[in-house]
Order: sequence, then C-alpha cells, then structure tokens
Amino acid sequence: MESPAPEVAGPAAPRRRGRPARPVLSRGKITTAALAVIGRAGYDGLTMAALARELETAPSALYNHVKSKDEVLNWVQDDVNDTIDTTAFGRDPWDLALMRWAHSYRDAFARHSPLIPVIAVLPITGAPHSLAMYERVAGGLAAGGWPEDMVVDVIVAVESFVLGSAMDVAAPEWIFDVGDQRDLAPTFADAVAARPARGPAAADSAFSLGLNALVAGLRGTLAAVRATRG
Amino acid sequence: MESPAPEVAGPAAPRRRGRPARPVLSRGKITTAALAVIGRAGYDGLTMAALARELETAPSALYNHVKSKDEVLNWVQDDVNDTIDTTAFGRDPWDLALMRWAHSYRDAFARHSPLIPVIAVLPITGAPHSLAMYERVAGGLAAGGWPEDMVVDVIVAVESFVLGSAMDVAAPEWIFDVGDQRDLAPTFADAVAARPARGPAAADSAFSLGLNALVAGLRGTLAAVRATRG
DNA sequence: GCCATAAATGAACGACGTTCGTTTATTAGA
DNA sequence: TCTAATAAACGAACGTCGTTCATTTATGGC
Repeated sequence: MESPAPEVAGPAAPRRRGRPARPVLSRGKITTAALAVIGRAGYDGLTMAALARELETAPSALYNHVKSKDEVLNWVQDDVNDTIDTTAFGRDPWDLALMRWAHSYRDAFARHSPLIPVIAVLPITGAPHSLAMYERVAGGLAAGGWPEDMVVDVIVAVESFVLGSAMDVAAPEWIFDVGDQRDLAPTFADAVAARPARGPAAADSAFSLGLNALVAGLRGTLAAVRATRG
Repeated sequence: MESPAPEVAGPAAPRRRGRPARPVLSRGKITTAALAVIGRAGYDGLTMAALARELETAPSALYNHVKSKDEVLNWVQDDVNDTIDTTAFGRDPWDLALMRWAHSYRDAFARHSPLIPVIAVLPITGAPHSLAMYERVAGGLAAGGWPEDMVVDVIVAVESFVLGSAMDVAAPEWIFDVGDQRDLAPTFADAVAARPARGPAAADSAFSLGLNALVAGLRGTLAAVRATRG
C-alpha cells in the first residue's frame, strides 16, 4: 500500500539491455511477481504481459527464464502447496492430522481455485514443496499403522475430496437456485431451501460433513485391514 | 466412420443466405455437433470455428443462437449429466444407490474432465437434465431417512469427491514419479512403489477406497443423527 | 405486396501466448 | 589486453481464438 517515491513524470528511462551484472530474473522472483499479480488482478489478470510489467521487462524476455506460462503456474502451485499445514503429522494421531491437513489444503486452494485443474494432473517432478508435503503425510499415515501399499490411495482419496471441495467454494451462492422450474424438482428445491447455511458457510458445512464421514470411514477401513492382515 | 457421398471437387456451392424455411441451428443440433467435435478432436479441438465447420456455417452465425462458447459448454455438460445413472435411487437402499450414482458420475466426467472446472461453478438454471438428476438423488436420500436439511450437504460432499476423483483419472501415470529426488521423500517414494496398481487401475483403487469410506462414514452419521433427533 | 425479422456473411478487432532476429553487456580464456 | 562465447533483453511479428459489426438476404404475417 505504501507508494514508492513518486517518479518524475516523463518517458521512462530506457531500460538497460544486455547481460546484467547479476541475473534479474529467477524462479523465485518470477513466482513472487506472479503471486503479486494474482493478488491484485486475479488469475484472469495473470498474463505474460502483466507478469512482465510487474518485473519491468518485456514479455519476450520472460522466455529466457521460463518455458511456458504453464511452468509459471506450476511454480505458483508449488508455492501455494508450501503454505499447507502438515505440522500435525507426527504430533497428533493420523486421523486428526489428516483432518487438519485437509482443512488447510482446502483453504489454500479455495483461494487459488484456477490452479486446481492444473495441479490435479501435474507431475511431482520439479515441485519440491509439494513433494515435501507428500512425504510428511505419507510418514504420518505409515506411523499411524497404515500398510505401505495403501498409503498413496488414502492420500489420493482425501486429496480428491479436498480439491473437489475447494472448487465448490468458488461456486456462486445461488448455484442451486431452481428458478422458475421448481415444479420439476420439488424435493430438491425444498432441500435447498431447508439448508441452514448460505454461501461460503454452506460450502464449509458440506465439507465438514464429508470430511468427518470420510475419515471415520477410513478409521473403519484401517481397523478391518489390520484385523485381516494380522 | 461412413463417408458421405464424395462431393464433386470444386468450389463449395455458395451456401444459402437469409432466413431459411426452418431454423437450421438449435440448442440440440449445436450440442450434438459440439459432442461430435469433442469426440473427434478433444476439448482442445472444440473451437467456435471447428463447431461452425461441423454445422456448415460461419463462426459468426453461431452467435445468433448461442450467447458464448461458455454457453455451449453448459449445454454439453447438461447432456453429459443426462448419461449419469440414477436408476438405483428408489430401488436400492440409499447407500447402495449413492455408490452406483457416484461411480456412474465419475465415469462420465472422467471422459469429459475439461468440463469439471466449468460445472463445479455452474448454476442449475437452464440445465434441466442436471436438475432432474439432483431431484432423483434428493428423493432417494430423503426416502432413505436423511433429514431434509442435510440432503444437499450430502449431495455436495459426494459430488466434490466424485469430481475430484474424475480429475485424478486424467492424471498421467507417472504423476507421482519422484525422479532423482528420491532422497527428499523416501517414505513417499516407497509407498508409491508399493502401490499394487498402475495407471487408471490405480485411480480406480483410490476412488473405491475413498467412496467406500465416505459412504460408510455417512451411514454412521445418519445413524447418529437419527438417534439424536429421535 | 409490403415489411419486420430471423438468419447468415465476411471482415475486422482485441487478447493472448509464443517465436524470431537482433543487439548489448558481461565474463572467461588466450 | 584482446577476443569469443554467452546470458539477457528487446521490439516486431505471428497464429489462434472468441467475439462484434455492418450489411445482405430470404421468409412469413399482415
């Protein structure tokens, strides 16, 4: 919010060309700038031109440091993943830790929902923070007694629910408004009307219901598996 | 696959202009054409130009019948929703029916994953098939004993898991390949290696695990709620 | 037979991501 | 100290795509 020293009006000083003493652009700086643009203008506002403006370069100059816009998004995603809280693993029981993780995960991507389709399909390679997150979760599950060959399935299942729920947060409040076709779906319309919460609170309520059920079910699964396998 | 009567080479007969006897374009025809293009060229291939070509008109002519490309996607989504199997509701117990529905839902959108970000945020209005689907699900849950004010939350929770899982199907097989950073995540890497299934089968396995757990948890939730509320 | 209107047309626009040829400054090596 | 390689930046241009616009044309109701 603090405005920088007001520059004297006039044609911008012609920016220097050629190899600079120290690299001006780097993965870190580009990612930070991208997050700044996103914060100011949203994901629609994140264009290569806007990103270049933020970094005070030309769009084409970016391509000396980035393969594609998609790569920028990958970097941003890895940064967002780094904000997810995994500290409960190794401290709390696996089921509690899983719920904390899921909540934090959903919150992070509710604020970055346009990333969801990108990340759901994105390989781990080159995303160190994401990898670290998975490592902590896998460690917590293994310590909680989950067989090694089920750990990834548990992670994927919870992650799927989390990402689906994060998309739901972005939905407009009136997404279930039946409009003038109430007669076509009376039961559903009544159920929508009977819903206690509205807007984001409604999404929270569905998320909590689902997460509680999912984790409770997983507790049962683990107990059954351990009984069977000895 | 059947090729139409091979047209005589030469400049295409100049297409008629002006008001035709009967409307050539309609929601139904446009949706069908869009699905044809998607089937042939995928979602990347679905451009307004390609759609117009399929319908043998000019791209600009489409805009007399469609507000935007987004509207076309909405129509396609409603058509896909119509393929989802809800027949188990009213026949099987609610929990079984819910699982059948979820499986069918996931399969449908695994084949149409680019639609997922669109639909997750899409109002019901103007999507009659989607509305009909929700009506059947809501009816089945209510008949199964779910309190009216919880029905929508259950639907949203299951739907979130389903859509998240559908995105997972589109992920490449090597999404969890750690590459050369195995030392950064040994536990996770071992868990990935220990996973019995690969590729689509792995996604299926995670989906089944999660869905079983989720529905089992919901059974417990319903029992608890009914005990509390009398 | 007139006329409002639905429909179609091609040209053009405005973004946007990306590529290319070129220029410039720096650094390492001879 | 001179030179060659290189990193970095630049502006112009390209191709694609969604969308708009002014115009033209046939149809059906009055």
